[in-house]
Amino acid sequence: MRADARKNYTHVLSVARDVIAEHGVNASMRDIARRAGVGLATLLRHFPTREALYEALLCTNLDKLTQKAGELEAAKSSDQALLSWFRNWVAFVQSYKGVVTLMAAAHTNPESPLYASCAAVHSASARLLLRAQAEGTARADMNGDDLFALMAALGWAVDQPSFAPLADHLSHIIAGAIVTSRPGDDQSS
Amino acid sequence: MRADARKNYTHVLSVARDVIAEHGVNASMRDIARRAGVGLATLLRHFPTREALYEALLCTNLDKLTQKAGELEAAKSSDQALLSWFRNWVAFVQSYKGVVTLMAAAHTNPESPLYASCAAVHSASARLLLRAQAEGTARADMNGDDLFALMAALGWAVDQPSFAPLADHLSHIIAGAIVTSRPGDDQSS
DNA sequence: ACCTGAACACCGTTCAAGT
DNA sequence: ACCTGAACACCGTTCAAGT
Repeated sequence: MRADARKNYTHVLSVARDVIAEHGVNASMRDIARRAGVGLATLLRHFPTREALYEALLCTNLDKLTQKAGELEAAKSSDQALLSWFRNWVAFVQSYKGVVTLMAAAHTNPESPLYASCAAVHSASARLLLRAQAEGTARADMNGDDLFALMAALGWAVDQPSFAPLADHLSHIIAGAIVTSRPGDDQSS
Repeated sequence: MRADARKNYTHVLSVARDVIAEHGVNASMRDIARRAGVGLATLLRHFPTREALYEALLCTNLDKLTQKAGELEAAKSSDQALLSWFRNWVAFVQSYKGVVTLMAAAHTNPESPLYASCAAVHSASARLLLRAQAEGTARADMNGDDLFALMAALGWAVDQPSFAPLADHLSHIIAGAIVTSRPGDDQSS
């Protein structure tokens, strides 16, 4: 890549980060180009589609997220790891408004630039689930796909302005649906 | 309303039903007008916004849904009623692609034409929850807002093509998060 | 190689002009 | 009263023309 191109690339990326933080994931590509002081066509050659742009924006964060899953696996008990994983997921989702919808569409589409990142999150989640199931701390009648769907559903909910304040409680409830409750819990009376 | 206006109104509505069934909730208003053989401006005076159009389309279905909640309350045990309610909700959501997103935005906005319908669903749900909580078959640490959020989250998930096949299982899992598990369940070993 | 402006086909909104 | 076509300001896509 030529020097001026590289400069455009990184500059556009940092502007896009700001614009999306402001207007969410549906921000106008034209607007991003405008604010970056670059031709719209230039932006679109670097990032042919909105997904491509977000992939570039998200990849480092997604890498950090999946890495976190590995750490949790090593550091915590299987059920606690799942709970922490949910909190990390929610925090990630809240950092990019609308990202779950994008991921939900991308994770079954191998053509999508977000496909690989989604698969990484998926398999990291599945690993945590499998460990918990092996130890009997997670319900046995679900798999990685179900977990990913629940994470996406939760992620979508906390992304809605009206549901955002419930984020912690919803995480707690859905995590509770996965982690098997043990005797002595505070559920009855 | 003049006779020709009324005829336009109902005709547009039935065309809109078809177009939305085909293209989902983000179908082009222009396209609906075109197919109805009516000026775009005409459509927009009858239904000034997309939400207004959907309100007209949904109100009978939403009425039926909330009515169903009352029937379930009378006919079933408190926990079974909640489970059936979830199935009815999922079925409704699947009949209009994208309707949950609309409702999630509308249910906190009194200006929205969908506001009243959302409130009706909300309170019908809350009533089922309260009854189950009073009988000890639902977890006590949640309220109608939490339930509505969970329903919306589930509804969004089953609306995604990639998660749709998991609809039944996801309903089961989330319902299980709400309904208190009783001794003798098939959870452990 | 890389960038750009302009043309294109869309969208929802608005309004003056018709019946 | 009710309808309509046209103008408007937007969108993402595409491409010939510039450096």
